[in-house]
Order: sequence, then structure tokens, then C-alpha cells
Amino acid sequence: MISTRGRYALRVMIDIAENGNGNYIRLDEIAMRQGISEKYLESILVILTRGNLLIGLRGKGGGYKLTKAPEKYTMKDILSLTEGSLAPVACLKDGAESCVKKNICKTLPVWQGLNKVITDYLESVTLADII
Amino acid sequence: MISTRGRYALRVMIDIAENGNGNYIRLDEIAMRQGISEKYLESILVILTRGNLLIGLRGKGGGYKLTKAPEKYTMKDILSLTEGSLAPVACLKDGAESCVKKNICKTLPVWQGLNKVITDYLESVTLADII
DNA sequence: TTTTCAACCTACCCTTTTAATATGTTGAAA
DNA sequence: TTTCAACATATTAAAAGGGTAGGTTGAAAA
Repeated sequence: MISTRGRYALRVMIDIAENGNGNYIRLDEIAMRQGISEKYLESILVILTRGNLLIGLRGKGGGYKLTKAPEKYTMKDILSLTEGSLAPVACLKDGAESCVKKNICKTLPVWQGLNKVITDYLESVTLADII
Repeated sequence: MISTRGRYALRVMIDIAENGNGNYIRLDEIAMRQGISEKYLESILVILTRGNLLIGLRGKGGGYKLTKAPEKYTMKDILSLTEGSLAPVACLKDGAESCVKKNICKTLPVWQGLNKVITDYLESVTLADII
């Protein structure tokens, strides 16, 4: 299940791609257009900025803008950053310690298969595709 | 992300399919074999029994057994019952009230596509496939 | 018929995550 | 040098996840 953090992040990326035109766009504008609390949205924009999906500029005339063209962002880029991981089980997260039962685990192939269809799909859709 | 409830449920179904042989099999046996707390496992078996994936018999000689052949259970049957829903967003749960913005929502197609690849995959794998 | 046994039921508890709010600080540009 | 908007840091309320405890029912074996 995708949390509001990931869903809002995706809406923000769409909003900036559609309304930015290469210019910096303010947080409060996005929040108003999307009907999302400014303060909560701020915490999401921090994640997107730290992950280099957006660039932020402070002060007068500041705001956020994309770091690259919309077709260069996949759904996986956006969602895996904001959700932390999209793996259906903990043992498939990258950086997870190797499970001692991995050679006898009958459920592992199911999770690997599920992980693959999810990842393949989300990598196949770009931001440009949905705007 | 699949919770322990769904993961344990799958392991239990595999355990009963492999060790049951059509006989009733006791909760404490499964718990010991799987290394899962008896009490917590009980709450999962209640769900599987109420959902008619298992049949329970109490008293001496009692336990749980499958209600049908392993090839008749799909991963989706087991996981959607125990997880409640596998939909990636609330608006795609069955029984969800129709979203007023569904005609203009740019993210909806992404969630629908994701939901489809997940559902298709989980319906394609049966309990018999993994034992 | 009575005893045994194992599923069934109800209730509670603790920890973590989620979603949000409030207040203050920094730095770039006008 | 003043303005403005991103950045940073706490705090909090509600929900979900994961687990525990004790008592009740009913089927089968003794």
C-alpha cells in the first residue's frame, strides 16, 4: 500500500512538471493547487530535494523546479525515494542482511516474482507519460 | 508491503498442504515447525478459517485442514484475505466510495496499472506451484 | 456419560509508523 | 539591507502492526 507521502510526491512532481516551465515554483502555490497542508508538503519536498529529483532555491523568487526532463523520471524513482522501498517483504529491500533460510524458503520465489512485476511496471512509466 | 500476517498465513498454508495429507493438523504443531507464537498464529488461523480457506475441528483429534486441493488456492486468495486488500491505494479497494476526482486524476491510471500487474501475478501462482 | 483436548472468542497492551502542526533559522535575490 | 521562501528541528495525535492472556465451546475418545 502506497502512503500519502508517495501519493502526494507524485502529485507534486506532476504539478511542477505541468506548471513550472523551467521556472522555480513556490511551495505554497503547489499546496494550494493540490489542496495539501503546506507544512506536511514541506517534509515531502525535503525528501525529493535531498534525492535530487528537485532543486530548491530560497529567498525572493525562490521555489522548486525539476532537475531533468519529465521523461527522465520513472514512477519507481519517485515512489521508491519517498516510500523508502517498494519491496513487498523486508528481505528483498536493498541493503537487507542475507536471510539464513533463503535456500530453503518456499515463499521467497513468490516475493521475488511479485517484486519483479512491480518494479518492471513502475520503471516502464515516466512522468512525461502521465502529464 | 506485505505484513507478517500475510506472510505467516502463506507459510501456514504451505505447512498444512505439505504435512496434512488430508488429516487435521494441530495449531501448536504448525507453530513449532514454523517458529511462530501460538497465540499470534491463532489469530491468523481464525481469518483463514472464516474465509473458508481452512476448516477447523475442535476437541480431541482436532486441528485444521485444507478445504480444497492446493492447486485451487492462488496467492491472491490467501494474501487478499489476510491483508484485507492488495490495492496500492485506498480508492481502488473494492467497496471504496467513488472518488469525485476520478475523471481528472492523473495518478489514477498509474495505480490501476500497478494494481493490475500485482493482481495478475498473484492470481497466476497457486499453492501447488510452490510446494 | 464424562473427561479430554484443541479450536474458538474477547479483551488488552505495547511499539512503531503515519500524518500533521508549530516555531525558528538560513541564505539568495531584489 | 530588507524581503522572502526554502530549510531545520521538535512535538503530537491517531492509527496500524504485532503480540499476549485467560476463559469458553464443542467434538471425540475413554
